[in-house]
Amino acid sequence: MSHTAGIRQNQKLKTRQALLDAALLLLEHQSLSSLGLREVTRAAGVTPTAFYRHFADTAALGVALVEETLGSLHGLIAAVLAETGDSQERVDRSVEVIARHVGAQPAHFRFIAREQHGGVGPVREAIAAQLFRFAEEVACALGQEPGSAGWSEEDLLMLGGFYVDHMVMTASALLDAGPENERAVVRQARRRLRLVSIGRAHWLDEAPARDGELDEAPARD
Amino acid sequence: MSHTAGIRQNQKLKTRQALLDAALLLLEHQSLSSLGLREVTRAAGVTPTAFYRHFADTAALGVALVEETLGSLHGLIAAVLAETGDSQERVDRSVEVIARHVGAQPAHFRFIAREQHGGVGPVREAIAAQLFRFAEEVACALGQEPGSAGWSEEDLLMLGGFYVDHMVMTASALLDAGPENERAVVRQARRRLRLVSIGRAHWLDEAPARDGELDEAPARD
DNA sequence: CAATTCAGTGAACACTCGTACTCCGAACGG
DNA sequence: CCGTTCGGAGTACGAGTGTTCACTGAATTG
Repeated sequence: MSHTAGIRQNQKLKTRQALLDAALLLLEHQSLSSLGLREVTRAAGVTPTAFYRHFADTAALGVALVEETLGSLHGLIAAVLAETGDSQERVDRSVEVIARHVGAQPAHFRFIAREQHGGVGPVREAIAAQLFRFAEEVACALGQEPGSAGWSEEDLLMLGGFYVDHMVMTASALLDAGPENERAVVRQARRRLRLVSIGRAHWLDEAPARDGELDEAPARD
Repeated sequence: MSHTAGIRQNQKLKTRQALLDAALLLLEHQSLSSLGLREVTRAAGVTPTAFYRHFADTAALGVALVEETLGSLHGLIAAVLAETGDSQERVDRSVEVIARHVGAQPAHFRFIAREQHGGVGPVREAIAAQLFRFAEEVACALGQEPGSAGWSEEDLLMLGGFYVDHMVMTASALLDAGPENERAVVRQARRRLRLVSIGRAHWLDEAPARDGELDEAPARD
């Protein structure tokens, strides 16, 4: 009933995808808040009124784009982290996977990087929610490693979020750099991740606790 | 001749500032690419045509905003890093300074975070240039510390850039979180910085070199 | 004290925009 | 097979946009 063809529903999905693709193409050189409804439909080859059959706003279209881009990525990083090998090897693999995905779908990631802090509220929230899910997944994967013995859940989530944020940072750096500087960006991203890995290995050595105390009595002025 | 009052030039600067302020106010809820010229002049209390006496584009206005926000910050972080104290103390101070500045001028930093990867090319480039200058300054400050013995210039710049990127990340996290969660964000930012500091202290211990080799022979597939 | 510069005005231009209508015709369900 | 559903087309409207042009009048200059 739901997954059968249905000529009509099929065509609807087709033009919906055409709208998404056209929007993504236009968003390569502008941001969502300046993207016009008519502009999208013109690029997609349909009339402006047809847009309303699929999305209420350009904001709704943006949310759909977020899920198209990030929704299919869940479990990927966690899978990479769950692989065998020492820490440096896994760092290299992670960066490689990111670089490959960004290289394969530049427009999608440019959109995410641009709208993560963009002017459209719902889209920002959708991206934040997806990235938080990533952070949780990474934290969970990290927690199952032997190297995470003695780590609190909060610290694991902190580390997972750090990795995710760094991933996004690297992705947008790759996009800003262009193919000729890709090597240098990858090289630097690896080093930063390695720095974090080293810090992680020695995390429990120095000044582990007593953080809350400092937190509760900060210099007010 | 140049720095004397001049009633006329004074008034011109005044309305220029009015335009900048009005724009910043409007940019709190939208991004630059969707900011209209008329919208700005209306909020500033001048006619649309008066805009052209000060800026060619809204893009040019954006660049001016970038320099207003980031231009006055140079040397600040470097000064903090040059202070006395152990590494953890400096980390706390840095985060505190960032939080204070973001709290004092939220709109400015929201603008920077939003337009860093936004849809307006010249503004993106202006922000990137300023942030790179920050990275250089931080790297320079780090290089003069005893703890940086044996570090290559490239690694220092990597670390400086990392700190700067983290600063921007923290700033936008503070803005996204709102005052009620500010504590938690500050707490997490501190921990991340501490993680990096620990990694920095042990950077030269493990697998320092042979990075170039791996770089030249990456897995092509 | 003229002459001139120039920041800001006000009206008009030719657009694009989002949205509300009516209408068509192919796919659908009984 | 026939009535219904519904994705999409076409038209029209009011509002808002960037930019132009000739202008005014106070500050500046010699």
